[in-house]
Amino acid sequence: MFSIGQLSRATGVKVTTIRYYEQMGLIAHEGRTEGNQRRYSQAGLDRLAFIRHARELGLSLEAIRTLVGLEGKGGAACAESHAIAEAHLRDIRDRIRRLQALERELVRIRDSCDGTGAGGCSILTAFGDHDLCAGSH
Amino acid sequence: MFSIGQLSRATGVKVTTIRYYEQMGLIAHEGRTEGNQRRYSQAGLDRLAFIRHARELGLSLEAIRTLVGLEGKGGAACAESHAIAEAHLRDIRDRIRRLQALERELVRIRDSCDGTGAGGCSILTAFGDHDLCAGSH
DNA sequence: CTTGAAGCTACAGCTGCTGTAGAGCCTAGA
DNA sequence: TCTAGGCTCTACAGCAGCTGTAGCTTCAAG
Repeated sequence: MFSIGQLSRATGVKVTTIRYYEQMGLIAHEGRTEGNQRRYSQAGLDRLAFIRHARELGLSLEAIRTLVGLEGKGGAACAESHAIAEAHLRDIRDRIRRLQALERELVRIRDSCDGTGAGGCSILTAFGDHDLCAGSH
Repeated sequence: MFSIGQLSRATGVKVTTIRYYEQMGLIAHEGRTEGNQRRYSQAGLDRLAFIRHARELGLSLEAIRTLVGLEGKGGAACAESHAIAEAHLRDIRDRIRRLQALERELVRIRDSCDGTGAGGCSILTAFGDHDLCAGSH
């Protein structure tokens, strides 16, 4: 059995965050000591590692809640987790596209002025003026 | 003079958000009517448009506060706004890189299983097991 | 048995808003 | 001039996903 601190050190998830996950229904402890402290089994540790990795992948707690509810459920679970992965992938690709548009525009804004202040600075204008944007956002 | 609702319609920024920006020190009204309602000048409208565009570019309210404080300040302001644009560009590029790493890994996870459940589903394992990751994150 | 680290609950705070309640204000049409 | 109803006011709670604090109790090593 592990204490919450041991789980924290093993996974890199902060103690307060573990308690938060518990509150959110993502993880449960096996029981409590006489003095009311949480004790976890290996399964708890595994689940926390799962959650952590899924969070690093950018999944929402909502999506993770669904995924952990799917563990050990066979074929139907497979289709559903596939759908979650697909949806998340679409979302990530969308975010990448939007960030790349921003990148192009920021380059344009930055290059609109050499930074020395000579000849009047246009950066502030460029920041403010949407009409100057090459693309749309 | 404009009411807060007119500013809202002109810029697409919600009324509550304008009041929030005021609270955050990004924008001020010219004065109030006898009945305590905010009235804005053209300068207020311009500033709100500036803020809106900067937000669309992904700048934090903190960065925007600095930028609006720089308006009409000449050479030094130019260097500082250049620095803000540069820092933000670096940040965006960093986020793009990290999202692309996530994208690669999500593709790997999705492709680890055909979604039919035949032969046992590995997606849940793939979500949970960091050791299987190709790259680092 | 003592001491200090670790744990407990409950709550406030972060960013950037959004939404609500319950007021009061403003203006166009009758 | 009155009135309807849209607009605005303040103040506060809530969203995600934590983080940090206060003030306490418990656990484990020496």
